[in-house]
Amino acid sequence: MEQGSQRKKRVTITDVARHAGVSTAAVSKVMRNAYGVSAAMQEKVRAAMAELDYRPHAAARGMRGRTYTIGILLDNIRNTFFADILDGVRDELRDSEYTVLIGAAGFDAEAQDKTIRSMVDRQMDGLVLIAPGIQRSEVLATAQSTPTVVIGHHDASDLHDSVVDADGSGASLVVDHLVSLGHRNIALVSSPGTRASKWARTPEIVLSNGYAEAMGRHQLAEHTRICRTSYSDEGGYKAGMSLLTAGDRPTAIMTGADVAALGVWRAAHELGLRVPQDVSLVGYNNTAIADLATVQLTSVDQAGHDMGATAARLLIERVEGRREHAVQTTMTPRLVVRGSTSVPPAV
Amino acid sequence: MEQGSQRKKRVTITDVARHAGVSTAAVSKVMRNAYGVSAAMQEKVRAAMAELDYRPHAAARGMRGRTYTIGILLDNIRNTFFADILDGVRDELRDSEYTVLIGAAGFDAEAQDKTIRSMVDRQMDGLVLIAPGIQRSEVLATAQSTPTVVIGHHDASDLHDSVVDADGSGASLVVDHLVSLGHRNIALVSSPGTRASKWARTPEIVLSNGYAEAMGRHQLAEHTRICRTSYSDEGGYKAGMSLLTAGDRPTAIMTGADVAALGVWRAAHELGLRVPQDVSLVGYNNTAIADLATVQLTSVDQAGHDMGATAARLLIERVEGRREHAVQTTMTPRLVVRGSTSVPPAV
DNA sequence: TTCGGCTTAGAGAACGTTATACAAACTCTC
DNA sequence: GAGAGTTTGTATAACGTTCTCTAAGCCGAA
Repeated sequence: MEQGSQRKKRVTITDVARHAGVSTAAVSKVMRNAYGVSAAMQEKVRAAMAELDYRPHAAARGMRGRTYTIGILLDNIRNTFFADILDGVRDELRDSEYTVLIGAAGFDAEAQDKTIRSMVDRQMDGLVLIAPGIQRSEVLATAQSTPTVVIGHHDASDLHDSVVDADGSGASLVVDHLVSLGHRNIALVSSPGTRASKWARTPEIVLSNGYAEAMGRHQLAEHTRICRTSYSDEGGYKAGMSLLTAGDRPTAIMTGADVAALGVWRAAHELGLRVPQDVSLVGYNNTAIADLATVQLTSVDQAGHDMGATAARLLIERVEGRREHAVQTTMTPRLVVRGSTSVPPAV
Repeated sequence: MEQGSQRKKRVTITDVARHAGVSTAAVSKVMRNAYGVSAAMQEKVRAAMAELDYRPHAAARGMRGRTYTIGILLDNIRNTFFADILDGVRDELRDSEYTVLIGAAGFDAEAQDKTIRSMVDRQMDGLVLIAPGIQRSEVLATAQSTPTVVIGHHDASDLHDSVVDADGSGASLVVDHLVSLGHRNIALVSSPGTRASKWARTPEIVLSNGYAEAMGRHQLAEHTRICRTSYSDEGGYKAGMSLLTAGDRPTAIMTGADVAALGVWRAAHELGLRVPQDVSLVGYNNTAIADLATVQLTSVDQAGHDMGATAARLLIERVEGRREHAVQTTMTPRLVVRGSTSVPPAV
């Protein structure tokens, strides 16, 4: 039976049809719950499918229509905020027939472009792009041919749906908290906008504006200082080094991502500075690490799980053609105060 | 031009052929660097492809042969050890034409099965399975039809390649270290073997055996205690609670994953126990969190990046038919001592 | 009856590639 | 300059689906 030739043939729709004594068209109809199948036909075909353990070949389906695949693009798998989003997507699609596949492209715009194109070439039914670092025009072009949800960027478009967090209010929450503790010299570590990517309202821009606006509201405009770096441990470390060795050292640093805050913390540690005694530190995203016993990082909760679930729901609506017009959903952030923030050091 | 119909047509091989004034077969040959194309033909076709911005349709390719897609199966995206492995895979495949897609299936065996099947149905060229929790027979069946590399499980097979860490030695390193500090009551937190999955030598089994063997070597067999839980923050927390509230409380706990160690730490913290003064704690994998300023977790480095790169290399060799026989690669672990281990508390 | 309408099943043409088989056009060599 | 070989390009049949047609069968009304 098992001959040397390693591949045993797949069971195809033709096999099912033959086994059930019907046409392939009939089998296809049953699979798709299409109109025009008798109860008897239903049963015959389903029995044959079960008996042969038939699974439709997604690649072949892709030639004609859908592949029942959703692609998720993210830059850095280490940012556990994305894991929260991902859990949301997975939970939403758990009982559907869609498969979720993740492309972790890194921060490089070209690699992200390549990954998105790969997903489109694989005929994925829909894409969730988490704060893509590529040209806006690229995203719009993709969205024109494939249903797309953008998470993070506030720029709305009628070509794709958006799920965002009210990052401006998030920044306000943090600044207000720090000011109430007595801080005045508050710096922000944010992500570098991809140069000339034509996104007018990336999360980092909205966050920065919110920060600047809040600082102004507290008459602290002169202390406004933004350090740009990638949201990673290494990026945070560099930003921390730069800020904490500067002449006019901030007494508090807020960051746009927990993962970057931890990098700042590492830098502070190396410089012999204690958190929060010497410098207060605030993260963003309220990931699981923030709550670790030894970390206890004050952070802003963004409801990543809800964002992911919402994105998935919106995407499927579009994929299945149940909605025509684009939608933007905004989540409200919430400050979670922990041990990494306290009153500024007495000078 | 742009009519209301949203989808603009893809550029296909036929378009390229027409544009270059040749047959589709010729274009296909050029793409695949197949035998029998003149230099002139090469140039003509490449020019046409560039001019039209042609990209082959992966789904269509899948109908005939390869899709140039590698699938990676992992359980939990939050375990950053997997991120190390993934980086290795990515780096190895960076300049190839392969795309890496990740399926994060969770711990549930059925979900993992479903994800693997999805990957096969999508005609992926090869799979990397990171410590799969499913039946061994399922993996073997998959490997029979699709080139597969298994990371983690020590059970070798001539159907798939393997990349493993010498987990037994890793356990030894930890036990030896703890004993040299004066510990005797050392517990292990490991992962539950998937019941009846027929893997004889999962990482957790090899680790457990190494631990038991090392304990025996130090005449500490009576203190051998293994607590099984999933490698996640929550799993670690539960295990920690159970071990640290038990009558005969261990003075040191080693875990099979950093992420679980952090959960144990959280439990210790809640119980008012300090690390390392009251209990020493050792992780596994030496992920980035272990090195955080405020964490400083003693851990075992597994060279995740190398494991990933090796897995990718082995896989491509198989996909491209350059190797017939299966291979097992073993990495050597290395202990990284940090602040979470010290002498046991004086009783 | 005959006809129109409705339901159900199947034939067959895509979809975008790959790869085999072959024809045509060149090189040699004697 | 004839035959034998070698290159080079193309025609075409898959691959496993989906989906539009059309045909067949049945029902009921006129």
